[in-house]
Amino acid sequence: MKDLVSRCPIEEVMQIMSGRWPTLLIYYLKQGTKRFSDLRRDNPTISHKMLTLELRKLEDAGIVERTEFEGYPLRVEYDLTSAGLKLVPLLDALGNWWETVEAGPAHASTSPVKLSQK
Amino acid sequence: MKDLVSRCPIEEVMQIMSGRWPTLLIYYLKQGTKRFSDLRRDNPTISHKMLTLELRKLEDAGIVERTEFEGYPLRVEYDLTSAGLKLVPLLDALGNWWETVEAGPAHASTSPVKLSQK
DNA sequence: TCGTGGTTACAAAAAGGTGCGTAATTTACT
DNA sequence: AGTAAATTACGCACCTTTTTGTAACCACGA
Repeated sequence: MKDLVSRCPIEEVMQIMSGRWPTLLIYYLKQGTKRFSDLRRDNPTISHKMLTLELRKLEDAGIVERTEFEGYPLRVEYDLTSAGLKLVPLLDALGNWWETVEAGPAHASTSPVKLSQK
Repeated sequence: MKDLVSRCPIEEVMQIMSGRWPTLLIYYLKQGTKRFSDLRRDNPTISHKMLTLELRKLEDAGIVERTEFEGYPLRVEYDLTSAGLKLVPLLDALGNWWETVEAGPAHASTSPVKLSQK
């Protein structure tokens, strides 16, 4: 029973993008149209339950579009929506930022206890 | 036993920023130096255990700086690092993006089943 | 005794994995 | 010809794992 609408848009985004899968799925969908089984192959450690749940969430968020084709061994295609495409560079920016942090100055893991005095 | 180092920086960022608290804490720390109890007041629904865990995580990530002052009723101050400050506009960009998605065209919740045929 | 900023142990809740069932048709085997 | 098996994208139930909450405890000095 989480409040679906929070006061802050950033919280709402994080509610959707949190966890290991959303960014990964977006990464693979960025490569083009994917089917359910393609996405499972792309990321073999996700379970089908998780994949359906995460895809549904991204669909509800308007990031992913689901297209179901009538038929026999039922076919479903997943794509990024235009909104989803616009999200990609923002995630890339986060990744780039993180690389500068990692490389950044004095990631002092030497002193387990930090003490300062003013 | 999660691999702490993934291949992709975006995954690594998400590992840190996932969940409700990191963005919220950054939001409040953006306002300036905060003490532990300030942050609890800012966000009364976080438990003190979660607050310590999340602060520790952000500190380890180099986003937050913890300054401990010797003394009596022990005082600790938390600030965003320069890296943390640089993160803020990126999160804002995500928030802005999300607002355009919400407001965006045809969030069709009318048709529960979508069918297409090519 | 209270307030500060914690830690630890235990309990509850949430997230996630596994395996089975389903549809409707093609292909494979006998 | 008749039967069986495979395919695809799930839903559902059950169970395990992970995360989070709760409460108690710690030190120190006012």
